Amino acid sequence: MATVALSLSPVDGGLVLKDRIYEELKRAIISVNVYADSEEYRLDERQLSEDLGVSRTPIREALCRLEIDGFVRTIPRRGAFVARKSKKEILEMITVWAALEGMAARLITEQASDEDIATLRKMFATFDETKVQANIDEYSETNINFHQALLNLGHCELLKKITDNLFLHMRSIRMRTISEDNRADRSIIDHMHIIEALEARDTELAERLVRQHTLDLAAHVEKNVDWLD
Amino acid sequence: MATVALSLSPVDGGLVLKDRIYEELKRAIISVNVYADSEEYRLDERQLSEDLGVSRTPIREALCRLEIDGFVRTIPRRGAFVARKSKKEILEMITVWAALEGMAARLITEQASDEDIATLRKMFATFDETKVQANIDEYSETNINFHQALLNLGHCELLKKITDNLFLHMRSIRMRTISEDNRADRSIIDHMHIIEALEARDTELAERLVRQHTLDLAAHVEKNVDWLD
DNA sequence: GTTTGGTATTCTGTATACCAAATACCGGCG
DNA sequence: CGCCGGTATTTGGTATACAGAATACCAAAC
Repeated sequence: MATVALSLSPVDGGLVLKDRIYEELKRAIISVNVYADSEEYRLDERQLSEDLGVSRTPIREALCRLEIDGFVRTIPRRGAFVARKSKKEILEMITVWAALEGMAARLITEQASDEDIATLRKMFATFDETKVQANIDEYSETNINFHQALLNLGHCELLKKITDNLFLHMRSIRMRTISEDNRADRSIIDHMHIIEALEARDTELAERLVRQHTLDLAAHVEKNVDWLD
Repeated sequence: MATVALSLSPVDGGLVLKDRIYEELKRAIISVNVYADSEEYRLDERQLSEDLGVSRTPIREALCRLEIDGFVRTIPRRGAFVARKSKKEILEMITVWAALEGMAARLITEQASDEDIATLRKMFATFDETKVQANIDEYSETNINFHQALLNLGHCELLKKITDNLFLHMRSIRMRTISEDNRADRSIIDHMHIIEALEARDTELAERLVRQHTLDLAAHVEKNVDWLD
């Protein structure tokens, strides 16, 4: 009798309780916008276990992971709190981001297909420089997508993994700074220059432009952001 | 009565049980040299809790952290195993390392003191190019120290944190490749050029040299290492 | 002899119980 | 009235107990 191939995929999904709790807590933490107000957000283990209807054990494992990711800061015998990054830590995150995204640009010029690079230009098809100011929040979303697209096209899992985490932190901070930074005009010009360098497969130029673009953000934060600490 | 300042350090050391277990397990994992043989190293929770004389809970938290660090790979309902990096993963680690160390070099040219930079040259004072081959293992240690020193002088905690972890992985792999790579001559010349660029505060050159030096290692691994997978 | 189905064992995942440390509150004493 | 000390409560850290899932082993049938 011939064996029929059904091409089934595993039914598990790989997500166990602690993973779902981790995702849920991370989502909740990111959405609280800790930088807006100054009160401490305490994460009570017993409270969480009651709210989520599970025991403390998976909660603790999720909190452990969130602490490593930098979203939670636990003080022994005191409790877990939603972490607030200092200005120095934010600048360091942007610095690392600049290095990694620069490397991604380098990889793109060496490895990505023309079609992949073409998708970058398409992202900005609906914008031209005169309309950027009009719908700035929509552009802001595209802006983040552009940076994430660069990391994705680098085809380096580790680069993506590290920067994904950094982006989540940056997104929280961005919720606070979204209105006050007016650099969209400059930003879109930079992006176009980056795309051109990638299309030209100019490795050194692409890397330098990407790195400098992000380091400019660091300088901007250094100079203009004083609502931290 | 005047209060005498005794400058006592906490007797605890801030290290709770799970942290000590984490450190101990990490040390043990790093020292097993997983790349030498092909058997699976399984980490039995019960066995570990028995050997270390603690319960399973802190063991699990330590394993959770080790998994995030990439030293352990856990399969749901199966258990935890010492992770063996694939060639692709190793190349990605070196790529990230190149990006971050390049950024560190950039930071050094902008921020470090002349004295700090001078310490780098002193590290190689006992070596000259003719003697490198003679005591290659001693040089290898100095080599790693040089790279770690670069990261330290960048004065960026996040850079150091990420690369420290990468270095631990690289060190495990290096135990396997220590004898077969004969690039010490080339390496020491590169290092001297890097030091010169740093001393000259040539930001772009220093970054490029550092990045390229590490990317050369990636190319070397890509070409010569085939004992993985 | 090989394969398949069932059972037993083992180990992870989750829950709960216990303990120790830290804080907060209250009462006494200066 | 204020400060110090003690006690109680809260809460995180640790240990243990239980349940479900996966594998391994054995037996039976083809």
